[in-house]
Amino acid sequence: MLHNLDRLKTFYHIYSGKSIVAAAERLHVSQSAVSQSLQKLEEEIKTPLFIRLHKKIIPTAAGEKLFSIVESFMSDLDTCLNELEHSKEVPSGILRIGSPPEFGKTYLSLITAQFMSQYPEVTFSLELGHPGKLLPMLREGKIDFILLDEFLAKKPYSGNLDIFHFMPVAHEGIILTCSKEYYDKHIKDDLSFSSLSKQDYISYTADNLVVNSWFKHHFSKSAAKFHYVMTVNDHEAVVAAVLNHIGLGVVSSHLVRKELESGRMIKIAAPDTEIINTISLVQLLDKIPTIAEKLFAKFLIDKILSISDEYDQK
Amino acid sequence: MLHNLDRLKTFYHIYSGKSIVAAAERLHVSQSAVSQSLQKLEEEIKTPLFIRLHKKIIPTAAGEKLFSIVESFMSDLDTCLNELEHSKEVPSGILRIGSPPEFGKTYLSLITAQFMSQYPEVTFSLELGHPGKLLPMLREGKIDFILLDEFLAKKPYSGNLDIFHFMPVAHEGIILTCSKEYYDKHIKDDLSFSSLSKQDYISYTADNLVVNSWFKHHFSKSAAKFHYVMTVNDHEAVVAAVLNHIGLGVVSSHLVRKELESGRMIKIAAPDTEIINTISLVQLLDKIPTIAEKLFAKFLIDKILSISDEYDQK
DNA sequence: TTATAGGTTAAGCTTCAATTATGTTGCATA
DNA sequence: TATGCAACATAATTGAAGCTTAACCTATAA
Repeated sequence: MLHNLDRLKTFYHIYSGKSIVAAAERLHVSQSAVSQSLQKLEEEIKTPLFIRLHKKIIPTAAGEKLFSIVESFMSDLDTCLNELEHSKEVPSGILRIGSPPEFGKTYLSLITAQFMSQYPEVTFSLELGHPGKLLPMLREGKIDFILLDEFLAKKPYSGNLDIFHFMPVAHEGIILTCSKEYYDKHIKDDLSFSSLSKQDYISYTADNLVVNSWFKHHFSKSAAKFHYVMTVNDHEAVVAAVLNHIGLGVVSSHLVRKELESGRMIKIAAPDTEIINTISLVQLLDKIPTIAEKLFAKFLIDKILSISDEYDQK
Repeated sequence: MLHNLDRLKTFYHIYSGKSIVAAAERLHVSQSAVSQSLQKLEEEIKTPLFIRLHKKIIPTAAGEKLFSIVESFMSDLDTCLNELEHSKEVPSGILRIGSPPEFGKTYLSLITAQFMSQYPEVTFSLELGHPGKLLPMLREGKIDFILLDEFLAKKPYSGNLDIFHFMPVAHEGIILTCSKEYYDKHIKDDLSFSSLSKQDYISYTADNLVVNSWFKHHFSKSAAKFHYVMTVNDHEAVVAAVLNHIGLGVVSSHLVRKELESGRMIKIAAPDTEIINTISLVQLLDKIPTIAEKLFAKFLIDKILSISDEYDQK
């Protein structure tokens, strides 16, 4: 491999103008410097690149060959640098976003579509999954940013959270619910710890995390073991199971707003305030965001706020 | 355009190993040097190329894009340099040869064919023409070397001959001839200056050069004006015209050897020794010849010698 | 013959890249 | 919870490499 690539730039200009003087002017150095640089390049590759005639230099076959390579590289490099420059003003490229599945399915596809119509040079790559999967991907640069359910997160991530930047973008109530039928049959208004901890549960995650968290928040303690009648890796499936009277489930309140209003589902009244789950936009602290990333983050927050407003107006 | 191409080499190695330490080892410099070099590159293009994580660096989109360009260039450059290296041992490439038309038609195509069968990576580009055309082309690097009729040359070339290197490769007699019929009818053994200068002449070149030269060589003087009955830009056509009794012509003796032996053509006996025309291989003095050029020059001389020997044995 | 245009060569200087040494930080191990 | 370490960053120093100046060379034009 060549020892000094920089001399190729000099060579490029010499060839382009078929003159050392011309190259010196374009490079803003003395003609002597160009002459020396060319000599060193020729020494390095042990091949003459020009034949020296009086007041004229003529490329050799080797010179021609080398130039064809250097020229295409210089032009590629130039367009590449221009594109980089351009993408600082006009958002472009792929935005790789991680999101909880339920959020990705409902809101994100809508929001990205709106964003793309405004910034057509941006495309998206969505990665739906849970924090334990998404945070490491974010950390390894495979994703630009993620939307993260703080309530469900953090615990399963073993690393250092200081390298991330969390920006809350939405809040949702986390409630324990069951169907009206189940409530009347098994709970009968007994909302004590001992009553509730003996019920059947539907769990959203394979571990006890969600239900445990609900109990810890409201009773400052949790049962050693709950009776899980179903475990399913899908938020909507939990809602469906609850509606089928299988048991109790911890869900986002906005996902079951209609069911609660219609009375088909009952919210278990808790001893104190509702758990508020924060959905945050998480980015790598050390990563300088691109213009596309910045704009989309802003766009996302605006959209989520307007969606919340719509709900509130109903 | 980028200020310093050399840093791209460092970037290339950093990216390849996804590590600054690894790049430092491959480049035989300190880790610090690589780190600084990368920072300067990033400053220069005002774009981060890697995101720095603990014990890890991860290319950004810009880094990916830049690498794809640099990588293909590095590989192109590598194969180019290898080919240059290879072509120092194995002759290859195009040999651009200039030659007088008669020599090119008769010998050169034969010799090049033999050379190519021995060195299959060499190809040829022949330029047939006269010194006034070929010498400037040689001088401007459009031709690698030329074969040149010294007898016909030099005069029409206005430039400095010191930049060329002449190597004689063949000698031929230059004689004044006419047909037996013409001789008997018009010359009748009167070989005096006054007799000969009044004859009809066939000229090989548009100017008087050849016939003038013959007279100057043999009589130390030349006629003010010869009577040219035909001027033709082809040596063989001169021979044909002579055989058709049109007049006298100056030709190479070996081209009419058979005709002289058979008596169909007469060589005008000159007052002193025959003009010897030297065919030389001419190269640019300042041009370092490639291996292909060296070998072909040697090959050419050997072949011409062996062809001369064949004639001599007859 | 002189002038000049394009290139080369040589010597000194200046710059900038490499080194050394030290700092930082998250991870692994004890 | 320390402790070591692995990968990278930062700062100050040093020296090699490239630039400049100035003189030289030489073919062509004036």
